[in-house]
Amino acid sequence: MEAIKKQLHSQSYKLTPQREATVRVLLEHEEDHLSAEDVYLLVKDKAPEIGLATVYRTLELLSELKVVDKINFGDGVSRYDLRKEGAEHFHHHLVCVECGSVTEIEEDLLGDVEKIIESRWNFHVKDHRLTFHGICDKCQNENNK
Amino acid sequence: MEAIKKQLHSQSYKLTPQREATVRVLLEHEEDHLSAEDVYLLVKDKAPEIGLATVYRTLELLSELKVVDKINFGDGVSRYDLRKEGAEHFHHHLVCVECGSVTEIEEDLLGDVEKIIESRWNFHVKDHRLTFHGICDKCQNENNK
DNA sequence: CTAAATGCAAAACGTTTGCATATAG
DNA sequence: CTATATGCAAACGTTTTGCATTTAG
Repeated sequence: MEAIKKQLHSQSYKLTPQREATVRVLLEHEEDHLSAEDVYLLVKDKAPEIGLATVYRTLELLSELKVVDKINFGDGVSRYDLRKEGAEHFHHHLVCVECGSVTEIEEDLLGDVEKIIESRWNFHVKDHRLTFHGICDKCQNENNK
Repeated sequence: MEAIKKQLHSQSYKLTPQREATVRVLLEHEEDHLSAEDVYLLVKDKAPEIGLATVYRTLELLSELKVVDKINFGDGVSRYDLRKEGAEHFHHHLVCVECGSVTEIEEDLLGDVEKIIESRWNFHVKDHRLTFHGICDKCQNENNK
């Protein structure tokens, strides 16, 4: 939180109550993958006068600052995911095609793959997006009942 | 093309001129990552009376039949990518953050990673999406000029 | 005090849908 | 002949924008 405040100030962005409330909501829901609408509704509890447009603008700002990652699981909605402090790379996701649950994987499993990309394609990797679609542990068990 | 026709018939879908024209456009632009609008404009050259809605409906149908993959690079648009014949998995992409070029990687580099996912998370992988963001060969060279 | 940020409503955007008409099988 | 597919326009949900007003620094 403090780190984020400093980051805003250092680039001469203002720390408004709306922005603070939005960041707080994101921190309180680190595990989730909130849409802009979700964030809006949650922030409204803390700061009822906030407008949806401000939430969009704040989320875009945080996205530029690499505080959050904007992701898209293929339903028509963008979701926003807080980056773990100091995380070099975006984490991976497991999306269950049955129940829709999303599991996060913090570990970076792509080290070797990135080396191949760098050397064989001479592509300088800055970041990645990796999502697996399949059936989660829970749904596998339920199917076998 | 023939394979796709058979696949349509086998599930008692009709092979209309519009669908044929759409598939032809996709075949002619295998390398590209066309949006629905792109496809619409290209199909219109061949079959001017076609409607945008039909293109959407056809692309969705082809998506269900696993003839194309629907992808999203984070701009607000869905793109449609022809699956290579017999391809088990979706291919990977290298997106250049400077020039926007998209390179396809046919090889499946995720074999080992998927094994880890299956065993450690007990998640049964059906498909994956992997995109690297970075700087392509060409742009690296131009930056060093 | 002033540039930056906000709230609101309207507009824009990609996509989907209802319905009357046309057509592949 | 009939179920399926089409074209059109209207509807949809998400995101962006213009503008007058407020506010953090």
